[in-house]
Amino acid sequence: MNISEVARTVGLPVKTVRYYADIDLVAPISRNAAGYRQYDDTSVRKLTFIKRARSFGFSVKECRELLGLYEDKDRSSADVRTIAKERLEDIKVKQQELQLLHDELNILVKACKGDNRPDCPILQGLAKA
Amino acid sequence: MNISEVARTVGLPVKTVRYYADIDLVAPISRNAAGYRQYDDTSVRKLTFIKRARSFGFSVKECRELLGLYEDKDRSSADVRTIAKERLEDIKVKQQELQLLHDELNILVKACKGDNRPDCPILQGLAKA
DNA sequence: TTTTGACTATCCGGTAACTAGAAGGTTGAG
DNA sequence: CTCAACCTTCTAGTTACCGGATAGTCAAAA
Repeated sequence: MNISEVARTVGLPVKTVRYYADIDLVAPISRNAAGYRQYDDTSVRKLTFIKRARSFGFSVKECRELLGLYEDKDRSSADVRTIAKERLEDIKVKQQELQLLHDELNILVKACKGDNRPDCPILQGLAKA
Repeated sequence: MNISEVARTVGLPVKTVRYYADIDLVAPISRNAAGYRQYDDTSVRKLTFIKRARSFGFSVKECRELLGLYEDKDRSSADVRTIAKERLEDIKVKQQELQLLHDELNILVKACKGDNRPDCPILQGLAKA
């Protein structure tokens, strides 16, 4: 797979995939004769995971750690479990926060009747929590 | 309220609150005699909202727009409704993605027995979606 | 077979949103 | 009065990209 195909599959810009290769987060499996980066299905899986994790505020460093879990054969599965569980907790908190954000905006939408009058009950309802 | 109190309340670094003042995202309500930034409860609400929205990938520009909705008295509530609804859609997508990320990590945690052997079924189970 | 258009490469510089550190003024408790 | 814990502005650094220039590659069309 060339870079644009993998990028399209994953839903990341080509530039970003190239950047992840540069910083050695997801290296291509090889280069072809012309020097083109070659990727496979595993690359796609890794990049998909990273895309998702990144979009929820996990840093590249954290993504690297999580990916590292899979590749470091010397690391015990107990370690993997521990680190992954920590991240699961992070995610639960994020889910709650996201729900709050949703509720806040929803209050706004509900409160505004869309009748072309600027009478939305602003910050009173917003960010109550 | 001085800057550190508002920062503590909201859960943002002082530096960030100051930065938001600099870029006029959330300006302090005033300065005291010594030049200290003064904040009130509305500031806290705005900053809380921003913190949440930022942590889910909404840009500062988008945050500014959303906050602007409340402050621009010339803007019709129909506009507010439209923009807020768009963001609600974004959030729904994010909620689904977050659930997927959660499921992926959960598979990993479940699969790893924590028995100190490096046999976690890694990328196979990961990022299936 | 050449050419054209869509790929690919590297390199360099820019941007967004902070973040750290330095140098110095302010405040309130002891 | 002093000292710690605030606060100020300023500059510079960081992270995670993104855009553009310049140039090589490749496959289908003319």
